[in-house]
Amino acid sequence: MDETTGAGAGVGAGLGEGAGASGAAGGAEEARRAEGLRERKKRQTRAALSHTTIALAIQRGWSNVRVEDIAAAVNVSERTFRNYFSGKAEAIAAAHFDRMERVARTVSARPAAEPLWEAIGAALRVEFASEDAAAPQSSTPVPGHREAIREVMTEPAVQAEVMRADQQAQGVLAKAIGARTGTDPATDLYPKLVAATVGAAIGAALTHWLLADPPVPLGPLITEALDHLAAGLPAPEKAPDSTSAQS
Amino acid sequence: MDETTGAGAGVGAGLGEGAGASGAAGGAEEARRAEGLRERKKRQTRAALSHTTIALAIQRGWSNVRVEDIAAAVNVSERTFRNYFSGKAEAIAAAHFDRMERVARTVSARPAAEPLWEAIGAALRVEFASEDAAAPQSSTPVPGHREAIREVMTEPAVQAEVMRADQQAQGVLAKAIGARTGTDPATDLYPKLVAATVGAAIGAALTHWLLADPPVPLGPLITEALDHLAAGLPAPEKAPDSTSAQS
DNA sequence: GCTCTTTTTTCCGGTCCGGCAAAAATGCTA
DNA sequence: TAGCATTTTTGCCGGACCGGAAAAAAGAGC
Repeated sequence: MDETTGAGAGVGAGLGEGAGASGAAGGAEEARRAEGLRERKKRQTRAALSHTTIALAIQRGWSNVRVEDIAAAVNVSERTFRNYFSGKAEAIAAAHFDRMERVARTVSARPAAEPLWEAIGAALRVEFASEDAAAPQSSTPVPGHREAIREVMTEPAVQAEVMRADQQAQGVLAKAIGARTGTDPATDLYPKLVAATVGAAIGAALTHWLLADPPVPLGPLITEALDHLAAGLPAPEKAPDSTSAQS
Repeated sequence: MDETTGAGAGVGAGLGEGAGASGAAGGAEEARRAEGLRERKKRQTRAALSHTTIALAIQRGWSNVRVEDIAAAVNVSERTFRNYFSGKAEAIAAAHFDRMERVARTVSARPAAEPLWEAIGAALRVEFASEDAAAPQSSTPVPGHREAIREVMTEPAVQAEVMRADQQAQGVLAKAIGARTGTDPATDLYPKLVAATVGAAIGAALTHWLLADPPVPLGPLITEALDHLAAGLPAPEKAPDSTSAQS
């Protein structure tokens, strides 16, 4: 929980690292106190490890970071790192997992009367609309940020773990969807399908955002994806290329 | 390319191991000849390694299989195994990748005039409709088969690599979709979104199939998922539980 | 302060993982 | 068939990974 070494400031503030449920008023605070010192430290350590892994991977390059380095930067033993994560890749993917889980929790927290897709849309807007994919709010859209993420995401192991994190979080999302629609993820296909589809939409939007050559804002992409989904993903008019504007 | 040791017969014929493009007539055969001995052996080795990995993992348990064992069973050096796959998990996931890629190729091969979603539906029916998730055709639905897959899929590393395989294959599928709809995966969101969504639907169906307590056939699940998608995934009527059948 | 539980640490051996260069296999042409 | 170019396989090796086991340290509750 130290991180005093290198890896300064918000070096690699990306991949979905955001507010950690600093939400409402008293209730949450009570909960955090009741949580006890142990669990608080645990989460701090976890966050520090994940964050530091990302930062180091970005600034030194994936293969030039050993687990030993990360542990040292956070002032814990190498073995402790392994108690939290199975490897560097999982530590990085944890940031993505946290974000997706946050979305799921937000959906759960929406007013019960709100229809499913409104709740989902709202949750996604909260999580993605404002910024790019980075820090909460920074007028400077963090210049090299997108490139940095793109870089670490080239690593196969990272891709794999991020995908898995996505899937894990979908379990949570499926529960939220089940609760809202009166279905049960354990027995019904529907909630799992919706969770997976929402995950796919976010994934496609993120990928597009990450690779778009003239950069484009993320929020609208997510919205667009959701609109396509709602419409049943009809094939677009085949480009009014030249002749035959068929149909 | 030997596999003479243990791991007999179709022990672990699952995870999507199927026909390897034994498709049409002459053209394909020419292609296969022109392919040369090298590439043929290469693919055979790859397939044997993947298959053997799955078989051994199922019969001995994930952690009781070393790369060394797999290599030995296929009569290649351990180093050669690593030339093909980064690890056991990727070797297993390769089966899933092959299946998904096969779907993508089938979509590409459908008549150009056919609308996108018909082509997708047809491709999925070809790949999934007949059997469960196992060997091409066996009247005996391979009893312990589903359990075996469920078992290996509990391994985090396998989950991660399978997810990644899925994503990789989606790249191929996105191209096929782009070709059919006049969009470009490199610049448009649409083909990537559809590919990801189809992947999500298959994934949800497979998960459900894998866990359904009274087992259910896979084909209908896929169809159901596709129908939901086409309809825009509307929330189901909130169970006519007791009172208030709102709206 | 004294237990009880949970987390961190130390220690350690087996496995993984990939770079490198030699050797073997394949493809091609004279 | 011999000979050369290209590709694949192999052996060798050192560093990093990975997780089991038990002692030590740090909260939690009384």
